[in-house]
Amino acid sequence: MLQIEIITTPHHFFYSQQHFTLLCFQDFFFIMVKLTLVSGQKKRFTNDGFNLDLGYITERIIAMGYPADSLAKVIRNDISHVYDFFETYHKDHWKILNVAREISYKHTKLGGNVVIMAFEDHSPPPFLTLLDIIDWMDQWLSSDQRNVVAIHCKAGKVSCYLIYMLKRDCQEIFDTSDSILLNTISFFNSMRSINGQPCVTVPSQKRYIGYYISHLKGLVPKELIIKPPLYKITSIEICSNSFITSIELHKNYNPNIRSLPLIFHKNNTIIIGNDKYMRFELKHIIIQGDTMMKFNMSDSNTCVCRLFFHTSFVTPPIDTNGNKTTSIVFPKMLLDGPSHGSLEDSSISSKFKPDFQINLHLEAVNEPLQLSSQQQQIVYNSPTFATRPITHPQMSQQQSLSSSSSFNLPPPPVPDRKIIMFKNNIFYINKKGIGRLQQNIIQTKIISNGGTICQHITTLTTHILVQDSTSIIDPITLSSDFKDLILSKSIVGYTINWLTLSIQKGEKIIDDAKFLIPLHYQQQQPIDQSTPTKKNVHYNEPIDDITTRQLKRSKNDSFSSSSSSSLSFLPTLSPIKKSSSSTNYYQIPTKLEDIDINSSWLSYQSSSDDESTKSIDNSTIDYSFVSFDSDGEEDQLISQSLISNSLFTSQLPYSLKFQPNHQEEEEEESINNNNNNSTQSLIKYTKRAKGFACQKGTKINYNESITSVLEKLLEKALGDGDRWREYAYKRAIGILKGLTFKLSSSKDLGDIRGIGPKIREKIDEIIETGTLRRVESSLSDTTNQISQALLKIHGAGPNTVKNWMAAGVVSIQQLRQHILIDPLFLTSQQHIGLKYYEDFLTRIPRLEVINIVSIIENVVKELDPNIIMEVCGSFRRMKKDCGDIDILFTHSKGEILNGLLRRLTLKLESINLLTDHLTSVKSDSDKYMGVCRLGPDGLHRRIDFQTISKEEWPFALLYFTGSDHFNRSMRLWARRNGFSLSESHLVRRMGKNENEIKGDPIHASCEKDIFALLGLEYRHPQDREV
DNA sequence: CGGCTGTACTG
DNA sequence: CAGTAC
DNA sequence: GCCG
Repeated sequence: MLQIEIITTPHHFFYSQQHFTLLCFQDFFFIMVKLTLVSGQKKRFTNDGFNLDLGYITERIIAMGYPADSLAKVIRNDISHVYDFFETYHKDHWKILNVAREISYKHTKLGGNVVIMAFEDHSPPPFLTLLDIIDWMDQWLSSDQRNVVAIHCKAGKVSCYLIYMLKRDCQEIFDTSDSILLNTISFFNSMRSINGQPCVTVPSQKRYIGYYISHLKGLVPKELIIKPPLYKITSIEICSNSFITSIELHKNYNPNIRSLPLIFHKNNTIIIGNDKYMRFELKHIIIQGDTMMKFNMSDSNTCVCRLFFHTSFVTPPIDTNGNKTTSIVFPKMLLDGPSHGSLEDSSISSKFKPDFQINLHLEAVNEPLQLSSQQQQIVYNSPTFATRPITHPQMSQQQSLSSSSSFNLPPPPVPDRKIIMFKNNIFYINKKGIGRLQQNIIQTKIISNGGTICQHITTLTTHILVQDSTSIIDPITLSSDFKDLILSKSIVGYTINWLTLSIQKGEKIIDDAKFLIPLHYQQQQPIDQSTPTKKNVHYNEPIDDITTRQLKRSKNDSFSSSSSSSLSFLPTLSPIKKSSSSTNYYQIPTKLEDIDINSSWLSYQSSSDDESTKSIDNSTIDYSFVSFDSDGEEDQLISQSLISNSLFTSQLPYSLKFQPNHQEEEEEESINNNNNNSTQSLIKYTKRAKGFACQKGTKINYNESITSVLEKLLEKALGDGDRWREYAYKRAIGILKGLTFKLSSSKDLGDIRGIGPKIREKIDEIIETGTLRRVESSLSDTTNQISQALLKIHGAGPNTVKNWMAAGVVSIQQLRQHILIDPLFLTSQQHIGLKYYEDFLTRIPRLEVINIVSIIENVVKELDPNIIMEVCGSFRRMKKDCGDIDILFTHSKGEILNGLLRRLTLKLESINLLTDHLTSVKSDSDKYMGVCRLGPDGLHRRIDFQTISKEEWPFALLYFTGSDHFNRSMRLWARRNGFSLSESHLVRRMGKNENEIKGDPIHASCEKDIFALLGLEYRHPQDREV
C-alpha cells in the first residue's frame, strides 16, 4: 500500500502522494508517514518472490505494514516473510521499530530485532518518548552505515502519523539559521494545502514537533526537560460555547500507563460564566510534564475535543512584581478533534463557533526561570510559535476577570480534615422532634464531614442521633428490623447538640457525657459478655466511641439543649475556611434525601434467597471462640455449632467421612429431610459427596503446623506454574484442615483419598523435624524469594515472572525503577498491580469494607433504587478481614442492568472512590475489576463488580462467595454426576459420555436450591471456607 | 496416561 | 491464542 | 501430585 520512491533532492523537497508524505530539509528532515489502508490501491514490495506491504523511504528507512502471524497476515505482512526479507537484504543490520501501542506480535519470530517505542494513535507521543525514538534511530543508523530501520505503526481502519526527525548535524544548522526554523514552521502550517492531504492533522502533534524544534535549538534548558516545571492550573476558560459539561485532566500523560484522569464536572466544580463563556475554577491541581485534557459534552462520555501540551514548553511567567501566572491559549484551530485529526476537520466542528477557544491559566509552582533574551522571543505557549498571534476580542476581558477573582473564591467544599472526623461512622437520625429543615442540615453536615447517613438502623449503624431533649433511647421506638443485632452491637446515642459542637470544634467531642444518650435496652438486659470481643473482631470500631460508651452512659439532665441551639452550626456553614491539600477527594453524593443504607448487601440479607432470615438466627456466632491470631494467617470466624461439633467428633480417631456406612446413611437421610419442602435432588447417590470439600464445614485446624509448611510448597508450585501440583497440594491442605484431630503420623490418615505417598512422606518429615528441608532451602533461595515476590503483583503470573527473571528483574524496587524508562515492560494491569503492591497485600478490615460498600450503595441507589447488591467473597463468609471486595448487583424487578456498571464506575470514579480500572469500562460488559480507596489516606483496595440477571443470581452468589476450593470441589461433584455448574447456571451434560452437548439450564431460586439439586447438604457462607 | 471447574478479560 | 484472574 |  505504500509506494515509496527514494527521493534525494539536494536542498529541501516536499513529496506528497496519496498515502505518503515526506518532507526533507537538507540533512535535517522530517518524515511523516501516513499509513492508510485503502483496499485495491495497495502497492506492495514484489521482488525476488516477496510480496510485502513495505517500501523504502530512504535507503535506510523503511515503512511497512505491521507484521502479523495469524489471520491478519493475508492483508498485512506475514511475519515469517518479513523475517526472510530482512535476513535476505539486510542481514544483521536491521531493526523494526513498532510505534503502535496496540500492535504486538511475537518478537521471537523476528529474531529479537523489534524495538517498541509506542504511543497512542492520533496523539503526540509523550515528549520523552519522542526523544527516545529519535535518539534511538539516530544512534542505530549512525552506528553502522549498513543499518536500516523499518518503522510501522497501526495500519488499518485508522491512519497513524509517525513523526520522525533525524537530527544528524541539525544542531549546527539551527544554531546558525533561524530562518530555516521559521520556514519549517510555516511549512508545517501550510502543509494542509498540498493535495488536500494534510501532513500532520493533529494540532497537538504539530505542537510537539514545535517542542522538538525548540529543544533542538536549545531554547529550553536541559534540566527543564528532564525535570519539567510544575504548574498549578488555576482555571480553565471556555469561550464562545458553553456546552462543555466536564473536563478530564490526564496528568503525566502516558498512554502506556493507565491512570485515571481527574474529572471536573460542571456540577461539582465552581463555574463562573454565562451562555457564551464559562470558567472552571480549580484548586490545587498541579501538573508536570506531558498533560492531556479532554473536553466532554452532555455526559462525561462524549469527548468533543482534546489538547496536549508539556509544561517544559510553557512560557514561564515574566517575573516582575512576583507575578507567577501565565496562560496558554488554544483557539479552535489548534484543538484536537475528539478522537483524531483536528477539531476543525471533525464532524462536530460546526457545533463550535469559529471563535471558540480554550484558555488555561497557570501559576508557576517553583521560582520562575530567568530567561535569556533569545528564549523570551519564542512564545512557546502559542502552538503556532508566534507566527500568528491569536487575539480575540474577549480575551483581555477574560484575563482581567480571572486575575481579579481567582483568589477570592469560596473555599473548597470539603476540607480534608473534616472528612476524617466522621470517617467510618454511620449515623441514624431519629427524626422525632427534629424538623425537616434541620434534618437536611444535619445530613449535609454529617456527609460533608465524611460520615454516612442511614435510613434504618442496621448492623452497620454506629451512631444514633436524637433530639437534644431526649433522655433515653428505647429501641422499641426505633424503626429497625435488627433490634436483636443492635443489642449485640455498640451503637452510640448522641444528641444533635453533640454533632453541632463537634462540627464547630472540628473534632468529635468524646469526653463529654452530657451528650451521650443511653440506649434503653442496655439497662434491661445485661450486656453480653462476648460483645467487646465481637466488636473487635467484627467491626473494629474506633476506640473513642467504645470507651466513651462504656465509661459514661448517663445523660446529664441539667444540660438544657433546645432545637434552636442545635441549629447553632448554621452560621458556620459558609465561613469554614480551611486549607486543604486537595479539593477533589470525596465528593459525596448531593442528593441526601435519597441516601439510604439498608443492609441488603450485608451478608445474609439476600433478597432472593429464602435462607437469609433463618441464617441470621443461625449465625449465633460466638466471637469469644475466635482464636486470636495464633497463626496470623487465615483467621476464620468459627460458628459455635461447628466448634461444638468438632469438639464432639474430635474424640473419634477419624472424622465422619471415614466412618463406615451407617453414619453416612443417617447423614443422607437428614439431607432428604432438610429438603423435604423444596427442590428434589437430581442426583441419585449422594453419599459419595462426602469426600468433596464442598461438603465440609469450616473447622479448627488441628494441623496448622503441617498445613503451613505445605502452603509454602503450594506457593512454590504456583510460582513454577505447576498448576496440577499446586492443585494437589491445595486439596491435601484442605483435607488436613478438615481433620478433627492432630496427626501424629501420616498413617493416621488411613486410606483417605487426596493425599498420596509423596505428601505423606512430607507430612511425616514435618511431624518429626517440624519442617521440611525442601521448604527451608527454597525459603533461603534468593531466586525463589524474588519470584514469590513478583508473583504477588496483580497481573503477573508464572510465565510473566519467569520472563522477567530471565530479563534480569531482581526486585520490586528495581522493577519500579525500570518502568520509569520502559513503561511497556508491564501491561497496564501490571502497572497498577505494581503501583499498589503493598496495598494489595494488606488485608481489608471488615469495617472498611462496610464503609466502602455503603458509599457504593448510596451511589447505586441514586442510579436505580431497585438495584439489589450483595457483598460476596470472604466478606460474606464472615471473615474478619478480606483480600478484596466482591459486589454483585441485580435488579429487584428482573430488569436488565444494561450499562449500569459503566454508569456506576464512572460515578464512583468521579467521587474518587475508584482510583484505577483493571478492566475497561464498557457499557456492555457485566464484569468490572478495579481499585478503590476510602479517602485520600486509605489504602488502595481491589474491588470487583458483577451485574447479574435475576435467573443467574443464586449461581453467581454461590460462585462469588467461594471459597475457590469450595467452588472447584462443588463443580467437580457436579461434573462427576453429569452436570456442569458455573457462575451462571447448572446444566446437564448431554451426549452419551463426555460430550460438550448441554441441555437447558436448570433453574434454581436460591443458593439452597443448587445444593439440593446436586444432592448436597446446604452450607452457610461461613462454612464454605474449606 | 489423561484428567483435574468454568468463564471472562487483555493484548 | 496465551496468560491471568476470579 | 494424585487418581482411576
